[in-house]
Amino acid sequence: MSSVRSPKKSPSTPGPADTTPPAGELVDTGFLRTLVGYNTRRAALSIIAVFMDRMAVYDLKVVDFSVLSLVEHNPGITSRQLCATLSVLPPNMVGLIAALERRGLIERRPHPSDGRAMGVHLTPAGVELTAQAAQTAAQLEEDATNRLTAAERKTLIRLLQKVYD
Amino acid sequence: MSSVRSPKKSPSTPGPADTTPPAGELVDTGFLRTLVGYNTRRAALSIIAVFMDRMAVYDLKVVDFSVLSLVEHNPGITSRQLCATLSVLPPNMVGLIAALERRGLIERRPHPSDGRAMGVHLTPAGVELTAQAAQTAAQLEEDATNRLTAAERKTLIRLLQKVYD
DNA sequence: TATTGTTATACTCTATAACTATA
DNA sequence: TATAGTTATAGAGTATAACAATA
Repeated sequence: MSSVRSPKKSPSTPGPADTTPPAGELVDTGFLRTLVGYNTRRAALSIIAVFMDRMAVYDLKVVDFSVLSLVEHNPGITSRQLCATLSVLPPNMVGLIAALERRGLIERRPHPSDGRAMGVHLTPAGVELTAQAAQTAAQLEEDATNRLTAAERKTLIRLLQKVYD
Repeated sequence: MSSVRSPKKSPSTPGPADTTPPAGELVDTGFLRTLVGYNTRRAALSIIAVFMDRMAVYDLKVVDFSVLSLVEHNPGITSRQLCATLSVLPPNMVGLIAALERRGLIERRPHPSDGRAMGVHLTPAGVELTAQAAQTAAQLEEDATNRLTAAERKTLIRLLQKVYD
């Protein structure tokens, strides 16, 4: 893990037929694959690709689905709380919420105790769409990780949470 | 895993003091945390944040480090192979390679058997920097995942590879 | 003075079309 | 014709600064 293999020969003298070009299409990714960061990013991109594909029918991106789910389980949640939970900066949340509101999926009402804030709620249409999307998400997850057993999936989630919690 | 909890009550009748606003700062992320995709993305962002911070001294981004590592272990690798391996589109690889070449870390030589392609190689300076960066990466990985035991880290990598391989 | 939500704006990342040189 | 590398450009994602209204 700590040792870095030294290159077979110094490329300081660029001879004509010096190093073997990668035969065919095989690329050695051995070192990168020892890194948790590399593997985590690759897996995330893999799952997100499936997610985006399946959620296209609802016209929902990953962050849209996250917002709807959080609003569903936290009715009256503020924009600021959504930003903090999803690591989205406030200026970038504005257009996001505005678009969902324009689509009639959420609505904002004055916060009962803080005059500056607006509480976000799902509309009936938003409840409907979120329920459908959540079901699609659950199914998609099974498909995107179908090489894992249920026990492995549970273990994977537990270890990932140990990383970022 | 497969069942989606139904919302506690339909918010179709927006009464005045209907739903409890999220008390204090607590947000219920329970549902999102059941999703492999959500947890994987969160963990990836967490590790990448540490990565970017520690690699700033080398002025290397994640993709820069990946390119240097692949070139180190695959001398003469082509731009196209780098693109395929790292999921970077060819037009976006151009500036990336050009910048590393301008910094004197890599050099491109005509491919011995394909007149269209250019083989990428590390320069001595590139070998030096890549070795240092790889050591920093290994250390950083330990720190970013220090809540995992060595065995857990190994298991995590194995499960992640089962997802995207 | 600090915070919520907002506008404007800039920077980065990613994606598409089209061209050239070679296979 | 197909592929490697490239240019130009568009779009999405992410970033900072500054402001009004409220705490």
